[in-house]
Amino acid sequence: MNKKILIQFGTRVREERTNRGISQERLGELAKVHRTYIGMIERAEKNITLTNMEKIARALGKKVNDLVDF
Amino acid sequence: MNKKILIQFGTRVREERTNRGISQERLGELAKVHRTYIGMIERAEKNITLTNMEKIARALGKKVNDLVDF
DNA sequence: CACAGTGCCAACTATAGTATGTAGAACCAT
DNA sequence: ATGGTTCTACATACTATAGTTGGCACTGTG
Repeated sequence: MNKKILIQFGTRVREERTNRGISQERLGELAKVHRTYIGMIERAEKNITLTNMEKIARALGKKVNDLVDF
Repeated sequence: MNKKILIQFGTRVREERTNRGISQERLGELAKVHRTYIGMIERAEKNITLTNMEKIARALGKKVNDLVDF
């Protein structure tokens, strides 16, 4: 399993989230996922599915493509 | 669940695969996933994870970003 | 101290991913 | 036309893990 791509995605989510000055909890509300799940994704602890990538990207006002480069 | 993004991904995988003139089975070998799984992804029946997106993209000589635009 | 934010754990449910088998279509040969 | 081959759809059934949730600890800040 290629963890690097998960780390890249998680890192970019965290960057975008902090840039916007919102908490994991707030991002979770916007993306309609649990607050701890956001943390897990940022820490690359879970192998996220495509539909959830899209939900989180959308909540950040970004495209999936902006959060992945692999 | 946003199926459109899964349909787009699956459609692009099929396009790239047929462009290269290889079977689902061959792509499965290259990406190291089961042949039927490739079919399921192309038919948008499964919500693929990020690491598997990368495996399939790589097997097609593409980047994940080439297979998603959402 | 109180509060907001995050990490992390444990337990659970839902579903992604693996694998085998069957059936049907298309093509090609004899 | 029949038999063999290749490719794909689809139906299970199974195993692994993604995704959900609540709780507690720790940190920094007002």
